[in-house]
Amino acid sequence: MLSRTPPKRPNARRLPFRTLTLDPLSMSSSARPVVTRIAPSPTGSMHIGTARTALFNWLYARHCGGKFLLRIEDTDRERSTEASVQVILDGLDWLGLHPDEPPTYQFARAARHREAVEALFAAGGAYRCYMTPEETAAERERARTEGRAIRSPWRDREAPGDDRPFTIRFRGPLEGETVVDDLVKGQVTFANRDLDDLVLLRSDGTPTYNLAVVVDDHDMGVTHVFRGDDHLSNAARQSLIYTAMGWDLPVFAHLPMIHGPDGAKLSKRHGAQAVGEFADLGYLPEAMRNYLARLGWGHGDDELFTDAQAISWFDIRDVVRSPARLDWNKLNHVNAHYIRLADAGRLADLVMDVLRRRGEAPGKTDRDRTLALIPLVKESAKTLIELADLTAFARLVRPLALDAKTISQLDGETRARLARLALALESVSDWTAEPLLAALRDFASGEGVGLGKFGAPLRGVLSAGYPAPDLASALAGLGREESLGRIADALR
RNA sequence: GGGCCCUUCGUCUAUCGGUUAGGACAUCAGAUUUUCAAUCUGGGAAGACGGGUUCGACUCCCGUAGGGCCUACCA
Repeated sequence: MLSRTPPKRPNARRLPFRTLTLDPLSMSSSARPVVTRIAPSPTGSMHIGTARTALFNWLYARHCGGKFLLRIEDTDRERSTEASVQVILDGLDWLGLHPDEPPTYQFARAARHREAVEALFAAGGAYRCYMTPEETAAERERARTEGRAIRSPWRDREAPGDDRPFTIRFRGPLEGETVVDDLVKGQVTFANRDLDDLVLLRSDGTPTYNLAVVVDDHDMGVTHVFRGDDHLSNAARQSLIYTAMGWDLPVFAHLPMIHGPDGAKLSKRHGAQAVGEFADLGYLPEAMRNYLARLGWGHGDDELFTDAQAISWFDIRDVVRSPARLDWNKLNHVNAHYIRLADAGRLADLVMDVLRRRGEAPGKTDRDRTLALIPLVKESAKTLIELADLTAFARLVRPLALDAKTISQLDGETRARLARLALALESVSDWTAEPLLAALRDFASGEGVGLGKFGAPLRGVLSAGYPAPDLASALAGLGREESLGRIADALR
């Protein structure tokens, strides 16, 4: 079927099997509407890697006009908590990756999982295994030293007849091989003898992960399974289950993981790991989307792009195969870009959130002053934290407690000059940065000195040692009354 | 131990056998300058290693080394 021309895309990676199989993209557009999903387990925070997996699933679904679903994998009753579920919901919401349907909760579907296993058991595709935990451990040990997969003696043995507890194991093929056709990794071949007969139902009757995933993905109509490449070998086991159930395989793509700047698995010690932490550090969701999209995926030389562009450009086959490291510098750069683009009112609200997180209780005046400053300083802020710090001087309450350095600069001559400056400034009718800068320059030349002569003390008087933008902007942002008031306070 | 995956500047990436190996972040130098930034200009910086195949290899094959994942009645 080489007559069917594959879509022309400049960045498509060349993998031989693609010329021999139907193109998943073109296939999906007609026969199967694309359904992707993100399936996190609620056992703590939402890892940034999970966020990126969600992003890729979302991008792909949007690109194809399909659906993006969420499934909460809460079958581990020990570790799953309601609070963690909320963390995931909040994380996706913050990132703007909204699922197209209410979430599916895996634990609630246990009866269905059991039913599927029973059907498989009835058809001979599974068997009861009566190995005790001790026997299993011993067999695992033997298998490991012999370099083979674990095997149960009960695969071909009659049931013992008593009421000993048992698990239900999958009866996998002993020979042949299983090929995972992966859109990122290519064709990955596993020898069936290396795949063990995994437990489908635990002795307490609850389903295991590999079984639940297959049944749920099938029932939810998931056509494309994109997840971390830590699941690549699970894909082989799961493929076997799909086949045994008589179900169509989804299209697989296993994404490389995100590591810390040092190449080790990303963890708390790298500064942040959970999406909530990135939010707290002052990153914008749209910046996270752009940055995360570029981690493991690229579109030529494009670095900064809109969601619409990402959606139209995204192709899972352009995802790279190797793991990526989180780079704070680049994240900062991307974030700075989106801060510049952001609406001042929204930024003011977000800065207020930063202050509240610090335990402060900002009022209307604080927001007003912050808002006035934001257009003047947002060009130089990389994060919302920096934006909060760059505007902090404006929120100070008169009279300011001046810093030692400023106080030492306020000698008689300087005070006299600042007094004359205040007079000069009073006559500025348009209190905005440009006229103010002109006034400052005029004053300097009139005094016969450089701006440097009184710039530093003026800065200190206005900002009390806090970071502040250039003097004209600082004055403009502060407003006439507050500016002149602060100068007057210092000269008193 | 076994199976599988990965390997281009410090980092993220481009490159579909023929390129001065491109871009971005970071870095360095210079410019600007009233602090800190931001901004502008310019520079340096890469195919892990070893064998093949080929007229020609970062690109294909094999091996080595180094990372990683799975090998659970966790997900």
